[in-house]
Amino acid sequence: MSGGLDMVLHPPARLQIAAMLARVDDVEFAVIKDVVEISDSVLSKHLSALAEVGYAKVAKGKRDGRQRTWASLTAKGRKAFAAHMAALHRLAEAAADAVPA
Amino acid sequence: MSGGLDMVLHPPARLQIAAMLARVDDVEFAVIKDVVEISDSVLSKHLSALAEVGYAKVAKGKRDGRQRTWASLTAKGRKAFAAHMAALHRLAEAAADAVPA
DNA sequence: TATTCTTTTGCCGGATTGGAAAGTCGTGCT
DNA sequence: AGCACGACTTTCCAATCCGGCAAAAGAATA
Repeated sequence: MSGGLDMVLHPPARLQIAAMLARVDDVEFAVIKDVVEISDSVLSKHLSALAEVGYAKVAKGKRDGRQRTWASLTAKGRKAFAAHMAALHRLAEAAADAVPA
Repeated sequence: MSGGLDMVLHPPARLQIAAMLARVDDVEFAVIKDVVEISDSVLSKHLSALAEVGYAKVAKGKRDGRQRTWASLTAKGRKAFAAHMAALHRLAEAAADAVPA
């Protein structure tokens, strides 16, 4: 019923997070939070969700002596994101074909 | 927080419905239902939701003596759908660059 | 008026989402 | 050590949704 869409990536916040991560190697937790404009807790949950299905991975380390967290997409996550976007694209293109003349 | 995405069109079912309507003048209720594979009630609700924000309009008439309902997108709806897809596209572009071959 | 076909409404359960607040953990200061 | 602080994480909770079934409503025909 969801036409090839990946429900894990579908929620707006996830899409945005995935999109951000897709374009670079990794992004800092705080940066994602600011860009997507969601609360700490929500971002944390989404990253966990993405990590749980193997789409993202979270790395901890430090910068400026402070503990920081970087998130990044795994190969699987990149593929899934690409596939999801492709599905959306197909949807727009093919939908009309399903309608009988 | 939704990065230009149109939350009214975002739900999978709505996207599919809108995608179908976007390419033709109008589609019969039953056809949409079959293609999207959702129950009558759900489709009815989604169409109402789309109509409520002025994205779609529902026309009643008859075919073969039976009462039928046709749904179609309004100009506003088409614009909104196009904008939504454009927003998704902007996100997708990132993926293209980052996805490894 | 009964009956059939279509769509709409009510009602409910289940799953999410989001935020606030409290908890955790590692670091740095005293 | 003890404590404060920063950076997440987890808990708890309220608010949506979403979907389906079943009952209701509307139109047309017998």
